[in-house]
Amino acid sequence: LSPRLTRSCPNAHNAKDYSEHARQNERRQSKCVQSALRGRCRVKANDRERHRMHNLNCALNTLRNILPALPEDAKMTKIETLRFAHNYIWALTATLRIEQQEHNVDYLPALSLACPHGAEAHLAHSDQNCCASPTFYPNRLYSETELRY
DNA sequence: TAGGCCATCTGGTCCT
DNA sequence: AGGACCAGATGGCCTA
Repeated sequence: LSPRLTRSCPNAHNAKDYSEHARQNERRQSKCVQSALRGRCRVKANDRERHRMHNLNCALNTLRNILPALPEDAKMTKIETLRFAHNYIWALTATLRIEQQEHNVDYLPALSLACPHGAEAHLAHSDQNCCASPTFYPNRLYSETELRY
């Protein structure tokens, strides 16, 4: 607390004025404590938000790195990365489906394991094309062979 | 210099 | 209550 706020008032001429002034000081101090507290909370919240956004950017960078390479100096923007990823996944899925039909093989269970919402959510979303696999069972541990074939 | 992209701050809302 | 998430505001940097 600022020492200035705790000093006695030079203008307080009698006890009544002084106690009134003391009350004002208390109110002021309380406000000060509140705003200092709020300030600290805000700084912490800003820090968390910064950290969250850095994590988000890390994830975006990871995504950029696994997408097919563009010319070295052409860094995709965030929105481009997301759109490219969407289109790329769509294209891969389409390719897989064609392959599947031609060879009568089911590759999609392996892909569904990568669903960010987890297997339960995967099932819940599968009818919305989240990562569609009609024959995937969330509580079952799939072997590598099963995932491959 | 205008417009796009980005990082950061901020206040509100929702969740645990 | 505290944290996560979100969207709006703002300012800096870069490029056509």
